[in-house]
Amino acid sequence: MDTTSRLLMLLEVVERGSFAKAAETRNIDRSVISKQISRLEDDLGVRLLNRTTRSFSLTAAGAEMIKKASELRQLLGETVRLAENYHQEPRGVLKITSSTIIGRRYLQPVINDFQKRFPQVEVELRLDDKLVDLVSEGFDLAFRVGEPKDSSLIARKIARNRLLILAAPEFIQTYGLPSKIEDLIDLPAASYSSTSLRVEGIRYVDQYGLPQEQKIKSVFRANDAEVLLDKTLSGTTYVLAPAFIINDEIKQGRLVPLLTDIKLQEYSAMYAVYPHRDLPVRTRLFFDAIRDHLGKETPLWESNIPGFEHMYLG
Amino acid sequence: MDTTSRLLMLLEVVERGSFAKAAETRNIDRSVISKQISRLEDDLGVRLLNRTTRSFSLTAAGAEMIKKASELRQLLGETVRLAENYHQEPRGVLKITSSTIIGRRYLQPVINDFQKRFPQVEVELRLDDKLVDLVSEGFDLAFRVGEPKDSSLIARKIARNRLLILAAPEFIQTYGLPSKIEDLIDLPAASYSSTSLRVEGIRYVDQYGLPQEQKIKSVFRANDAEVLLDKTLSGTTYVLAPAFIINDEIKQGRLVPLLTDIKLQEYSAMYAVYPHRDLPVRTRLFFDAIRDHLGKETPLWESNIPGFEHMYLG
DNA sequence: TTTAATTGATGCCATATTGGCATTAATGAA
DNA sequence: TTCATTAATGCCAATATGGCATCAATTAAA
Repeated sequence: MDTTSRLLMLLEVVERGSFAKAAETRNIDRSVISKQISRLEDDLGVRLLNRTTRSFSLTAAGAEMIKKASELRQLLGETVRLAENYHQEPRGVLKITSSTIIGRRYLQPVINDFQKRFPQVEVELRLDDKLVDLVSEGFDLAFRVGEPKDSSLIARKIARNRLLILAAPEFIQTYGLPSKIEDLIDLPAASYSSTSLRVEGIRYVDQYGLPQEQKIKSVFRANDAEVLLDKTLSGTTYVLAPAFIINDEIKQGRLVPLLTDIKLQEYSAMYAVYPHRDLPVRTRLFFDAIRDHLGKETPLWESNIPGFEHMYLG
Repeated sequence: MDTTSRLLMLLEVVERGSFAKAAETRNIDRSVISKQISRLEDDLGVRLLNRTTRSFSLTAAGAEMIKKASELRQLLGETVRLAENYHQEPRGVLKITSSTIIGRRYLQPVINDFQKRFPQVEVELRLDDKLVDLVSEGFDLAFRVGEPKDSSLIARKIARNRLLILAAPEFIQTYGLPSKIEDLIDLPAASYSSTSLRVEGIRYVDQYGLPQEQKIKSVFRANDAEVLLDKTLSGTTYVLAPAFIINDEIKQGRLVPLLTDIKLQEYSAMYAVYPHRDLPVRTRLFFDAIRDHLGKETPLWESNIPGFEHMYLG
């Protein structure tokens, strides 16, 4: 191991916040980190970290080294990617992250097929419902609902993801079929709620083309769309759900779209996110495979919703 | 050894032109280079060099990698230098190159003193009369007569280096003392001549302030100023010599300045050259030590020439 | 043409480096 | 206080590196 690798190790230690966490993400022993950072300090002749036994802070020199280490990682990444552009056959490790539902339902089938076509490519899939740092964790590709804020990343829209209002037949029997959107105000709703986002109404466009929001009476909140759908299947709530979580519940008649003649606001599409312009062959091919699988015009999941092309358009 | 080091190794191989030469400058076995380059190609998954048994050429991928490797070397260098700026005490290796005469006569005494003051600093001195590539060979500092052309380097004038016309007393006995510069045309001269520079006259400024050149009759040419001086000491030639090669020949009366009332053209000064703005402590200190040793106003060597401040000024 | 010298590749081996385990000391939280 | 967690250290096995000898290919010299 040489100075560059040690600098990258230092960067990882600082990014992760401790020697132990850095060791964990690298799957090596802490002692290795400890020894290599010490060695780096010896080589550079400068103390980089002020250590206590349970934490550390950066010295001035350390802070500068971190910046440089980050530049080095960037440049080294570019270099390796440049080399990868010369591969005719894809190889290497394809590191992907996505939310659990996207990964399980839409990526996994594509991965299975992809690795049959390209056995040389290893795949590492990290399902995580909170965002991860693509750059520092070295991901090639992320799939997310909603455009990411980090403008240093590149996001491409993969498929639209429209909304529906759904209820089970049992719910309709109990509460009657709502005929206009205002009827929803008294009906029990399941709604998405997390630390970052809390849905408290249904946004739609009225007959005059103006954006409106209909308040809802949320009786069940969760930060997992599938859980909300499950709740709705039990007949005790209706739900505002994105199309991409629908399986065959509608085809089987277990869920019914409500108020299909109102016009719902466009919902965040599914995006693919990657950290730099020039993708390695394996990433480009996987990207294409996903787009193929999800469909060009009509997303795959919309085929599970008969007549969806005429719904919620006003 | 990791990818970065291997890329730097590749760069060195390409710059030196062969595995063998790269191995030589690194003082390692050729087999190491061969193995590491192969390893690099495996890791990147790309052939970088088209090899025959006795030479190689870069592939397209190789050429791109070389560029990146060069950027990496630059960035890594900056990083290490940044760390070195935090040293309070100088340490590390000070790599210096100069012409033989400058090194032996003017650097060596300073180095001796410098290493007494800073025992932690190792010094590597390369005496070479032809220019070497500071960047690729990793030199901290070079001392040269004449401003270097490479504008990516930084050059600072260390000391002026005026010219004299010299002859031995024996020469004067034989040929008489020349009273005006035109007299030189018939007198045998020793003159500098190398593949890059051939001195064929003496440039001076006439009474009207106009630049003139007096042709000389060169009977002995060499590409080494000391040899020319030695020849002149034998009494068979006169010579146009830069002041910095004078020892105590004039003080001892073994050489006499001729035609001291003409005005000679300014000659190339001695320059210190370094490859980047922010010098490590050891380099800055050595630089200062050299300037101290050579003198602020009057260069050290001019003290060997009594009355020089009044000579050759017209 | 033959011979000699040089180049990069390869196999083998001694040595140096690395990474894992166990232990220790220090620190902060419960 | 006790307990869990952290980084440092010493020891050992596994791995990687660099040097040597050798080989095959190629070029230059005789």
